[in-house]
Amino acid sequence: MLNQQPTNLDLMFQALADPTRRAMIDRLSRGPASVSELAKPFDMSLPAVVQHLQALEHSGLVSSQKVGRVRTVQIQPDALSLAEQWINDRRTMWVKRLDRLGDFLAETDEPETRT
Amino acid sequence: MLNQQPTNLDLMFQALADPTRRAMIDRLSRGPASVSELAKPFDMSLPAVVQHLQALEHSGLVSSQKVGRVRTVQIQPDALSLAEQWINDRRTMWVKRLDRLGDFLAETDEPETRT
DNA sequence: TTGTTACTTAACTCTATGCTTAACCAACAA
DNA sequence: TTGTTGGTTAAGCATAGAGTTAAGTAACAA
Repeated sequence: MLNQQPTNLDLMFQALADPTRRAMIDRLSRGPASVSELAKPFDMSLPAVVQHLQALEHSGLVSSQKVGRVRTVQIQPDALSLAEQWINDRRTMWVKRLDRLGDFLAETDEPETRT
Repeated sequence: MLNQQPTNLDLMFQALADPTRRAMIDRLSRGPASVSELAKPFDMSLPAVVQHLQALEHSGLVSSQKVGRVRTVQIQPDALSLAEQWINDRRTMWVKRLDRLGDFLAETDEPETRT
């Protein structure tokens, strides 16, 4: 685990860990927006907003391109589903395990014939 | 956004952002384990491992109880689905928007009767 | 060409995170 | 009762993260 560079999943969950950035994703899930549009709801300097956007872009959750002097940002839905997938896989594994445990207990209980 | 305390979702995504902690969730999705069992795969001190476990427990992703001198840790699947839910909601919203956009473009294109 | 808009870059501050070592404590085993 | 196991607590350190202000640049508008 030493000297490990951050993976996509690291960056993605890291990006989602901040409420400001989640609010931005929220906004962007309703459609693309410019940097200053995205900045408007927040009580912080523009550079701070841009740094959040860079975190989001680095993680692959959004992409952006600049035309003229305005940069337009949009969500990158495939990245979102990667994170979703990871969680779902773990939850599924856990549930399967519980099912097997349930089966086992059912079998073990049979001889007892409860009530 | 000033002076805001971290929410469940903050703590959860934060917890999932670390590869060590994701590996622990991975292990725990196969069943409960003691602290030292969980520590074994990692090349780090026990206190470090325990701090990771605290982060996971704080976020609600796992729970633990101590009997005798061994502490047993297990996954808390409901918490996992909260994170999953958040992602899914955003992705869904995005997809719906794309659908509407598609409909709009289809209508707009109709007069053109392409090819 | 002069001003304004929409960022962008740089430098700095402050706090949080991830790790370490050292010392401690309680449970069980001999 | 003495040693060992399985944590726990405390303190410290180094890096990363979230914010700031100040200054710069490129596009468009008058």
